[in-house]
Amino acid sequence: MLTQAPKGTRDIFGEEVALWQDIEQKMRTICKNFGIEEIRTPVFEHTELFLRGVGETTDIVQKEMYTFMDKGDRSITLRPEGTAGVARAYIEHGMHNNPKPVKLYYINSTFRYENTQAGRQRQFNQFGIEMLGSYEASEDAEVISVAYRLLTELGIKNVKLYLNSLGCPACREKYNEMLKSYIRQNLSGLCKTCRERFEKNPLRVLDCKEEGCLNILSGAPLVLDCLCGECKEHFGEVQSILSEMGIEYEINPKIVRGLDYYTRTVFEFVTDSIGAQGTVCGGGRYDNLIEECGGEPTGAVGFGLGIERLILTLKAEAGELRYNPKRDIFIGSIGKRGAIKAMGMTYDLRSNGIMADCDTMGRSVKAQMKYADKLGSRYSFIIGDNEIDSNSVVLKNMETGEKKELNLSDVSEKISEIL
RNA sequence: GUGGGUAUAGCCCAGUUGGUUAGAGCGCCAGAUUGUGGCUCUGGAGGCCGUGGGUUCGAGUCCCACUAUCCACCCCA
Repeated sequence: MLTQAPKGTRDIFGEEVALWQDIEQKMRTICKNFGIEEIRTPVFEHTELFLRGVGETTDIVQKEMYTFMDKGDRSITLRPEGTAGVARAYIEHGMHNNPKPVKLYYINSTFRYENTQAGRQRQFNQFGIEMLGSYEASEDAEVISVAYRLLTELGIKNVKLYLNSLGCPACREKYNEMLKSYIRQNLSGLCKTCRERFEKNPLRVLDCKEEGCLNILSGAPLVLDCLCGECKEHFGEVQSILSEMGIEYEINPKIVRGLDYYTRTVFEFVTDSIGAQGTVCGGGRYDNLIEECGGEPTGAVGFGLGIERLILTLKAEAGELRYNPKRDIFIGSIGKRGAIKAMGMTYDLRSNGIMADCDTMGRSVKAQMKYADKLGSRYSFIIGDNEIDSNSVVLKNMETGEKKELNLSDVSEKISEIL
């Protein structure tokens, strides 16, 4: 117990950290490029925010939240998704007064009490963006293009973009009625879970993979066929812009999403190379959320992208990624005088931005060289009484074995030149 | 919450129908004539065999429970 991380959590260390840093850097660079600013919201919020924002009937709220009472008798919940917190911050800080759209991104941890499996943990990391203030289709397309850019930049190929529209509340209600009456005729033929879904969230029935259900539902009405004129136009425009951008997509009327706040455009980036949980990125428009949380009516679109799933996809496509630690130079030493001098010179080189290292284990020269090799040092030299007395060292190129004599006093300068 | 697989060294794994002191490879540490890495050779450290119970003269091995992990369902990223 003591020496085991809690279920569904994971340490990220060693060579994997380099990969994470690299990916996060790409996300930040892309966001800067798109004019999206970072926002850091609290890890926990008042439970009420998620009940309102995410929706009380959703699985996330009903069974997956880390909720507890704090010492001041407040009900607190670890964020199970990123959008609600951003929405809250937007309202709290009067961001509607900022030039719109307000474009925000975040890279942070998300918590859901679920059973773990491939691509699913209890604490996972998300890169998310939220564009607030616009009702235009161009904003939907801009959001999608951010995710697309990232995947492209990472060289990920085996991911497909699926698009759907859930319509505005008016079309949604109309559609729900149609779907319900259609299902009701065949209710007895559906599987048990689908009969439950029918009560809870009829849209989800479309998602079933049972053969019997598939047969019954093959003739079911589609949301897309029930869109009002405006929603239809909006959705068409999103597609036109994506095409203009050269972003490939596929309409998938079965994309439903499990968070209540979505309206109109919804989308997923899905891969089949990482197991059953292949949705790497999911998002959509949520035009009612800000108002629902107490703000002015505000159009908004965003997505959440699972960084763990992104990395799984990356590894599935590129194979295991090796990362070797690198040092510019290793300073070996002999004897007390040498060791002290080596520490001083290493510190000096580091101050000049050079990745230098030296022995702090009291190793033999031979062992120090082995260590230098394991660190991936490009150069090395040894310093001992002889070098100090003669005021010179022999710099060795660790790849070629080539040697070069340097004056001890201008080692730092010369090494900077060589590197 | 439900179902199935797995759990032996830091890592990947052997371990016979239950039978002495639990094994290999990789990695780590040290050495192979004076102060120079990679290859090779030699040696060393490192295990409550996931945890707790049970069966047995005897359990890493069989049984039960718990925990973790892997995979899947529900659902999501």
